[in-house]
Amino acid sequence: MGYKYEKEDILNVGLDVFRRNGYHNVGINQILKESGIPKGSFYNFFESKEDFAQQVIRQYGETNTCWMKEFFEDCSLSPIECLKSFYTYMMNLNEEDEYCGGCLVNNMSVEVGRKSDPIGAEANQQFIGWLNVLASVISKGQDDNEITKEFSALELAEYIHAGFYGVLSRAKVTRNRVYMDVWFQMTFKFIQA
Amino acid sequence: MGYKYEKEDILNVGLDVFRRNGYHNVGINQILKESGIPKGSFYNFFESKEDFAQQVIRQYGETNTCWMKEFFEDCSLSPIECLKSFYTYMMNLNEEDEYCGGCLVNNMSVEVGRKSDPIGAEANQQFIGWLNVLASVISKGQDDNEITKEFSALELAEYIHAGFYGVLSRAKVTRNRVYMDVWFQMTFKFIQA
DNA sequence: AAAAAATTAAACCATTTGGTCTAATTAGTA
DNA sequence: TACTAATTAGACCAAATGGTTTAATTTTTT
Repeated sequence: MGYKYEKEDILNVGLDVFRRNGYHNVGINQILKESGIPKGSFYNFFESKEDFAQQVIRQYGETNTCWMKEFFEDCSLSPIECLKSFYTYMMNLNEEDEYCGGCLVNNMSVEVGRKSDPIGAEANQQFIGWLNVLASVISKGQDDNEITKEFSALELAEYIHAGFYGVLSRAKVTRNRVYMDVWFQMTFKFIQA
Repeated sequence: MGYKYEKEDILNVGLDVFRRNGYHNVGINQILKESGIPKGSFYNFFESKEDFAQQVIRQYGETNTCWMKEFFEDCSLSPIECLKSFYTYMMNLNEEDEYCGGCLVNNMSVEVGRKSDPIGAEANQQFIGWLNVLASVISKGQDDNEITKEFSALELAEYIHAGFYGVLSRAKVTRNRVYMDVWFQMTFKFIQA
C-alpha cells in the first residue's frame, strides 16, 4: 500500500547494487540515486542500512527458491540431468555477467556474515531454502539409482552448492570459466551412483 | 632499513585487520591506530590503501606458500594422508577462530576481486602459488596409485581448494564445522584411486 | 468534510573516509 | 662536519558516511 514508491522496487535496486559492489562499499546515497527515492522515504521503509540489506537478501533468496522449484518441476529430464542443466544455466549466467556479481548470498556471507548477525543469519536461511530444493531432486536421483547413496541428499546438496560457491569465487579473479567447467565435470562424475 | 617502523609489521597488522573486517569496512585510520604508525609514515611506505592491501595479500600468500612446502616436506605420511593432515589442520585453525576470519585470499577475491584489478590479480596469483604446492603432493599420490588419474593434479588441486573455500564461506554463517567435516569425508572419498 | 495517520521531501548532523601538505627530525654520504 | 635524502609527525582537506529532523503533502479514517 505504498503511496508512491514500491518497497519491492527499492529492494531490487539494492540487490543489483549490493551484488555488484558489496555491502560496505555501497552507501545509502547510491541506493537512493539509483532508485530515485529521497532519503526520508527510504528510512520510512527501512530501519537502517543493515535492515535493508537483510530484506534484500530475503527477497533474493525467496525469489530464487521459487524459481528453482519451477525449474525442476518443468524439467523433463532425469534428476541428475536436471541438476546438470541447472548448474549449466547458472554457469552461463555468470559467464554473461563476466563473473562480476556472483551470488549475493555468498558475497554477503563472506563479507558481512560474521560482522552482522541478522545479515549472516538471513544469508544462511536463504541458502538452506535452496538446499532443500536441491536435496529433493538429489533424493529422486538416489531413488532412481543415478546418484550415490553413500551420503544423504542434504549432505550432497551442501557439498555441491558450497563447491559451486568456491569456483564462483575463484572465477571472480581468474575471470574465466575453465575451472568452473572442470568442477562441473568432476562433481557429476563423483556423485554418480 | 626503516628508521623506526618495519614495513613487515604494518603488513601483519593489515593482514589481521583485513581478514577480520574485510577491505571496505576498514579505514586507514584503523590500521594506523593498531600499528601505532602516523599517517605520514604510512603513506611513505605505501602509495594508497589499494597498494597496501595488495602487499598484504602478497606477504600472506608467500608466507603460506613457504609454510605449506615445509609442512609437506616434514610430513612422513603417504601423499593423500599428508593432504588429509593439512586440511584437518586448516579446519581446526578455523574452528579455533570461530570461523571469523577465513582466508584473506578468498575474502579479498569475493569482496574486491572484480572492483580492483591489482588486488584481484594478486589474490589469484597467490592462490596459484598454493595450488602448485598442492598439485605436487597430489601428483605423488597419483604416482603411488592413491589418487585418481582421471584428472590432472592441478585440476584436482583447484577442485579441492576451491571446494574448501566454499565450505569455509559457508561456515562463516552456519558457525559450525558440520558441513566442513562432511566436505572432508566426501572429497577424500571421491578423489581416491 | 475534518482529523489522524502515513508518506514524502530534503536540509542538516557529527563522524569518518582516503589522501595531502608542510615542517621537523633522522640517517647516510661527501 | 656539512649537505642531502629519507623518514617521521600530525594537522588539515574535501567528500562521503549512516542517520535524524522538521515540514509539507498525501492518504485513510471518522
